[in-house]
Amino acid sequence: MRISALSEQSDVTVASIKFYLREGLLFAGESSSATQTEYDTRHVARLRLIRALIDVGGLSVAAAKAVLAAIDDDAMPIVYAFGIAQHAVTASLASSSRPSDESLAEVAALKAERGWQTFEENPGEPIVARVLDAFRAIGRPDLVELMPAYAEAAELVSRADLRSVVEVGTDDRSRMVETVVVGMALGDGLFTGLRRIAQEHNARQLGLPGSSIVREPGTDQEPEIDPKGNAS
Amino acid sequence: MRISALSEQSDVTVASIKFYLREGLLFAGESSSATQTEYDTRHVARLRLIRALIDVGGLSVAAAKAVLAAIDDDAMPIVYAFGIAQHAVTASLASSSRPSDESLAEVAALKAERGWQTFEENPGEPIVARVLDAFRAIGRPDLVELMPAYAEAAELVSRADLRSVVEVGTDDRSRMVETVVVGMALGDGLFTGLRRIAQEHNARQLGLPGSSIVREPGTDQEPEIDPKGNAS
DNA sequence: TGCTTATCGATAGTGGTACTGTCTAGTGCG
DNA sequence: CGCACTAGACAGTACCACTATCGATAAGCA
Repeated sequence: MRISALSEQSDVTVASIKFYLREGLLFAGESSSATQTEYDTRHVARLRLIRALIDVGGLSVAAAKAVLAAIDDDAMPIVYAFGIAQHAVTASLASSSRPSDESLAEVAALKAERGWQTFEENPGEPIVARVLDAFRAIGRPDLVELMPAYAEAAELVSRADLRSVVEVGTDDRSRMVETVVVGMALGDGLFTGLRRIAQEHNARQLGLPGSSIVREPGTDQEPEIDPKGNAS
Repeated sequence: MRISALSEQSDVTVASIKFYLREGLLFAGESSSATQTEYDTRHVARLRLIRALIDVGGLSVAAAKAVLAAIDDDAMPIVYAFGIAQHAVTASLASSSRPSDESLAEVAALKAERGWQTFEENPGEPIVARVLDAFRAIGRPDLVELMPAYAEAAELVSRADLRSVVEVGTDDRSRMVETVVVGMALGDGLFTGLRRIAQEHNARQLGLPGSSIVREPGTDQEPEIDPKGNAS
């Protein structure tokens, strides 16, 4: 298969394939001559994985690269790969500012309460702490009370994730790693989407003021939310 | 308060304040002369909210603008504001490709099963469907089975969200809207962080192969995940 | 009144990310 | 033989979120 065929099968432009090759996300094909390289189905699968991580999982190219490297490296223990995936998936939320000690202590307290054990470097903790800081900074310290419910939900989800890893069978390392990594990257999107749906449902159940004003299905006068920001 | 004082109190540079003024995220102060504008604590609060949405919530400037406009507009029913926040917070996940009918049908089935009711335009559905598509595209249709557990978690979280809105008291519209919007934007980060922690905990509980190899606390040879992508 | 410092508003420039385009030189195939 | 296709290198683009600079004031102080 030449690059144009690979492009067709993977739905990635030739230019982008070249880009991913350059960036090291996609392994090279077999060069048969100076102007000919053979690609195969592994390249197709890889490109689909790349796109899933980037488009659906929202990873940067650099983060996707790190994650793919973890999948590829047979010598890398699964738990390391796990950490890499966590960092990669989480990178966009890792701002430069340090969370306050107060919030970090609250996270630690929650962990103790739930019996959660992790290493210090778990990227989740500063992220959570910074959210708590933000709640306080905007004058809504009451929102800190959301944390236990979110923690319960997080536990539910993570148990499901781990179950799907174990079901793969512990003999196939690369498949296990892939499951972990993909589950983490795409699971965020899955949860976010479901949360949106559940939120609308529950909001309607509650009959929030204004609910009745919402257009009936069929009236398609939508509140305009232009993602490009030409709002209002 | 002049702009330099505002800058100090909000921890936002003067240049960035000017930028947010230009972009319409921050309302102007009271101009007392051609070179003097008075800002007050409302500007400080607003800047903190802007930063929370952008830094912690990961919104783009344009999305933050739409969300702030929804908070500001007293004539906007809460449920509209809700939809705007959903779109804004979700925009980065809304890729251009359409999800398959198969996946959309699966989402619809889940909704029916759970008794969830929403309007067609809920942005969560295509997001979820696209994740399901991605699972299949990378040859992991088994991961679709994760959805029910995620849905349960989503329901848990959204109920907590709504509870925090109602607790505000239904008389203060702008505060309710703010709660909805902030909860949605920052809640994603909160959940993501907690999920990371829970995942590490559960992975260790399970004793995944490789767990024992992980450095003991104190050994700080970390698996290098350079977010800039110079990995390996 | 003169001088310094701050500010306003406008516009231009920067750095990062993810591609996309162009070019040269070299095949494969009918 | 001719022409579409290809490899590989590198320059260019588009968008985003700032950041820097500038001329024209204007306020505070001596």
